[in-house]
Amino acid sequence: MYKQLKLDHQLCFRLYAAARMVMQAYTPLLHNLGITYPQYLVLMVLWENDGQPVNDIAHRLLLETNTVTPLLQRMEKEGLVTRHRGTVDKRQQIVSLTQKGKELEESASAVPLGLGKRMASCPMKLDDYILMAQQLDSIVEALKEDKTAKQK
Amino acid sequence: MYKQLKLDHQLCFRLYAAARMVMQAYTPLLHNLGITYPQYLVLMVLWENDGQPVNDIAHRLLLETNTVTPLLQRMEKEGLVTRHRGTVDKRQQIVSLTQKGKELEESASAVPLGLGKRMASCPMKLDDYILMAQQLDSIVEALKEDKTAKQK
DNA sequence: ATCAATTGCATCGCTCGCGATATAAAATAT
DNA sequence: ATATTTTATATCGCGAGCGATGCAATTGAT
Repeated sequence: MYKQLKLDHQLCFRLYAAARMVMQAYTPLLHNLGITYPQYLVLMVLWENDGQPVNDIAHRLLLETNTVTPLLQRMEKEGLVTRHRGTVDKRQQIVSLTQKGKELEESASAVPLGLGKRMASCPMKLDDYILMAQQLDSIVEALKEDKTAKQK
Repeated sequence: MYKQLKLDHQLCFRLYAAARMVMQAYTPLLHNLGITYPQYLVLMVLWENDGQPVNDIAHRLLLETNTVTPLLQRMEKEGLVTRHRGTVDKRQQIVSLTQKGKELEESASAVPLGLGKRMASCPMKLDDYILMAQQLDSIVEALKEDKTAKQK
């Protein structure tokens, strides 16, 4: 009746579905490495810059610290990272890669290509890819602003 | 070191982040209606076509039934839907809207516009919107095929 | 008609994701 | 210097989301 409520007219459902499908496509690849998709994201953050406080990791991934803390605890239990109190600010937990965590980077370097193969039937050209990345960024930016605005 | 592992080069992270941010933007709007985002999706499916088995709802939303079953149980507890054994196939649970569930449609019809306001600062034109919807569809299609292919 | 394979749904166990709340450390105010 | 506020992290409770497993109804094979 209300055409704005039709599922097929909604961008949000497509985003929701696509994000889950992509995560599912990653799962078997990451399973070989013994990690989950959010853990893979944390590792990418640390591979770029090792030894960050919980807050920085959370901000980078647009997650709350109460999501990241248990995630890191599980990763610590798996021997991927260590956590130490910050020396300057004793409230901070500085998260660092273990040897095992560092060594994972090399095996993980094959993951993006592996995903590419699964997307082979997807008719996206490089231009489409870049445009889409920009559009997603603009959505994220708009909603980040909106979110901080509401917090005031 | 491995540039393919840089977070900023990955479409998947943008998708993941954007999907979560959009869901977060919906949350306050849906909270007024007493429902969550996945429950909103189930209701949209039923508003389009009332009285569907669990499997059809799950397929429409690209979810597994073991996600949808508990979701429906919570919605039944909230008095939004009822579940009855199918008469033709007794394995099926036919899910139908209650009066409360039906009445929610009218209040929900304002939700998409409400979200539009939150996205006001997002510089997307109608053409961008349509193109993005198509691209997301092609990603979902490609990964659906890949998924069913692997199942064989 | 009988037996085997498939299908539809439910249950269990685990990881996320987040709002609400708690606690200690740091920054700021007075 | 002390009191107040803010910040960084942790904990709790709940709703997803999904792989694995179980069970009953249905379908297919012989």
